[in-house]
Amino acid sequence: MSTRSASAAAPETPQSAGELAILDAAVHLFSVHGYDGVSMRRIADAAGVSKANIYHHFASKEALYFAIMRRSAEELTALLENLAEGQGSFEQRLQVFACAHLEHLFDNEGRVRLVLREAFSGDEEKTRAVVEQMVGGVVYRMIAIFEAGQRAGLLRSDLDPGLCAHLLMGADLFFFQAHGLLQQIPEAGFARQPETYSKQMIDVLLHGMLAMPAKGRGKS
Amino acid sequence: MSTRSASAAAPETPQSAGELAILDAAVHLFSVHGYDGVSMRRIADAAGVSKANIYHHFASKEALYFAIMRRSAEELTALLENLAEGQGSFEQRLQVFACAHLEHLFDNEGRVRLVLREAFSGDEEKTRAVVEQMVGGVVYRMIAIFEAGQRAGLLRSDLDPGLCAHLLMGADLFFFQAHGLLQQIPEAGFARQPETYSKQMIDVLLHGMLAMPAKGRGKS
DNA sequence: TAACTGACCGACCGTACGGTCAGTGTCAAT
DNA sequence: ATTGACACTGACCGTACGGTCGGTCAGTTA
Repeated sequence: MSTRSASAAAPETPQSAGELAILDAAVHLFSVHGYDGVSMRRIADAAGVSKANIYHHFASKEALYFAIMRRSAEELTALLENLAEGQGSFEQRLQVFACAHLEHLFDNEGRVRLVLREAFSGDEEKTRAVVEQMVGGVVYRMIAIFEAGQRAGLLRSDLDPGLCAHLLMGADLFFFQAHGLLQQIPEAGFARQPETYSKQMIDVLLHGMLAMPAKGRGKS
Repeated sequence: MSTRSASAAAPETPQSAGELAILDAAVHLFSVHGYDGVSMRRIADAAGVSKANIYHHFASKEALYFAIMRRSAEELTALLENLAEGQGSFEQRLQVFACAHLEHLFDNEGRVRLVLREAFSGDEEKTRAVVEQMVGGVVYRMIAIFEAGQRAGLLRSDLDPGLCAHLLMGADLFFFQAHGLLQQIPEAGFARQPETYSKQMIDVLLHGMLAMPAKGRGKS
């Protein structure tokens, strides 16, 4: 009989030699071409193993995809949790989060693309899974930060804290998504320097959101 | 022999009975499942015609996809051109654009999803095509508006006009993309009222961007 | 040495894919 | 009545798909 090391719910993550190659190749290919755009043969070739070998490690194409999503969810949430735990003042925390979040997106391009594809697929079930297992915790934490800021009189009282959180995270995520497109627009020089973008973006948002914005502009 | 009414570069748009059904079904299916996730049989069934009939009107699956993209590009650019032609003050034009743009996105959900998929695919060639044939004109116009606003002293002098245009359009586009996800988050009540979102969003951005923002808040 | 295990492979299976083709029915022009 | 153009179809083709199967081989353990 055959042995499945990742059948239903893989207990830990005990990868063997070629299994890692399979996962890496699959993450890259799925993130670029989507689930239906990648064949098992292509993954096998990219990973340098036989197609049958993939079925030795994973029960099916779907199981392989789920395993990748699970791993991506674990890695990304771990990083996001750290990001939301910032210290310092309300304003500083948001500045640091925005910048680190953007860097974190580009450092994990493949997995992020994979998750975004799932999150924005329009399929309600997939979307709910992404919220529950991934972005939910961070989103709630961000909203809580803005709510606390509002109670402390730092955030404008006429703004929805959730909307503010959405604007901040969306500004990073949309920049990440549109990065390739912006490269095609010569006038979008800011796309070449993510730090510049992050600085000006958070400056605009804070000026628009804060009850008493510091006048600190161009301090770098 | 067979007759191809849309072989290489269809001259005009003279659709016959079932051809429209094919295009409609294909737009919907492609926008939801992507190019590889939709088979010609499925399109034929959804359109209520035979698979061979599709090949009577379109040379191949790719040709059908390109025809859809071309049509979508034409319709969306026409609408976008009108949006960018707004009148009134700098501030008013931006407010009106943001709100109308968002409405326009939801009114053309299928085509917009189709174009966004192509634009953010990561494929340089596809991205360039989207920029040249679709978003390019509007983006350049938006940048020009912000540049003019900056020369007139209305926009903060330390901000990149292109970055401001990106923030404004991105706020709409990301809200459109994340709409389904936001529905899963009870705290995101603003997602249920696009007008509310648009008002607060543009208010935040203008307060952050403008050199001398009007204090007008909550003028509902 | 024998027994066993798990990583790995070549060859194969049934199916669904994109695409083709010979033809049918309709309708306006001759 | 015949023709030709055209929208349209059922049956078919070669291929690539996801998945299976029997088996090889290196590395433990006893």
